[in-house]
Amino acid sequence: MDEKKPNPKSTFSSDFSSSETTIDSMASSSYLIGDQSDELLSGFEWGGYSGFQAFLEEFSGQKVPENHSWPQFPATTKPGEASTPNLSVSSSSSDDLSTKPSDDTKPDQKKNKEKKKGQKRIRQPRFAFMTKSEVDHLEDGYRWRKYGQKAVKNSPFPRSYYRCTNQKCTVKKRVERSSEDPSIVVTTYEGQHCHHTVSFSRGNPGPREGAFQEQIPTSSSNRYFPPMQFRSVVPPQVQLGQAARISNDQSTEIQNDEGLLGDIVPGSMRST
DNA sequence: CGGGTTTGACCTGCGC
DNA sequence: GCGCAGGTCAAACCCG
Repeated sequence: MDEKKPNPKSTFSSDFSSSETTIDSMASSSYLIGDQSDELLSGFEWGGYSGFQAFLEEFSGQKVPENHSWPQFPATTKPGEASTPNLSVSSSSSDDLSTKPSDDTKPDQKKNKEKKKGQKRIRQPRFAFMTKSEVDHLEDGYRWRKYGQKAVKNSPFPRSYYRCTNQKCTVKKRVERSSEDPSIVVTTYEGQHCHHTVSFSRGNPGPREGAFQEQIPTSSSNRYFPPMQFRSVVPPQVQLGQAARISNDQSTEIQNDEGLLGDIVPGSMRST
């Protein structure tokens, strides 16, 4: 309804790239790593922070050492004893994601869904960014289809729900504006793309596909591909407090002295 | 005509 | 158990 197919590139010029962008500065930005899922969806490999590492490298221009020991993800950590208390966890109370009953039930399941009892819903990893942007839906190289919009409590701005248009890709994302700073867009990714950039279903190659693919690290065969757009749009001055606020009640555990990345960014990379 | 968006209804989990 | 809020569905609509 509002803006359609904006081009944030023009909006976000080289301001950020010209500023000092280090992983340290990123640590004082606010994006969340949500991954307290009880179990990872099989077929997806999120462990090792590959996604976030890719993002870090893209964003900061610095390389994360291959032998860097990331904190363990819940894939190897039992629920309830996460080894990374510094990480901001973004988990909602009503995730359903890939295990929707509607996936393989009858068309009229809506009326009489028979949920398998005792079967916990699987949560997918989450990856949230706070981006200073005038446009809500940032171009990130993937094609998204909006499937819902909801008014959010305590926020004058609605939350939009998007799915990757690639049929084999289960990635979703939520986009909402911060109620505290309307100029900040909170984008939460769920899941992991199983493809590179856009898969155009209408034979439309899209204007950016080639460019994006060029930017994708060649070694990232099985990575989560972070939105390239963000590396030029995420300002380092975004406040931590807001990140804490959007990350549920568990946020009380985060944001200690070292910030969000204190646990996952090697000290050697944190230029001081 | 096909794909994307809008939007009200419905479902589900959680707190009280 | 009830109400609330978040999340999803799907029909109607829009647009290229």
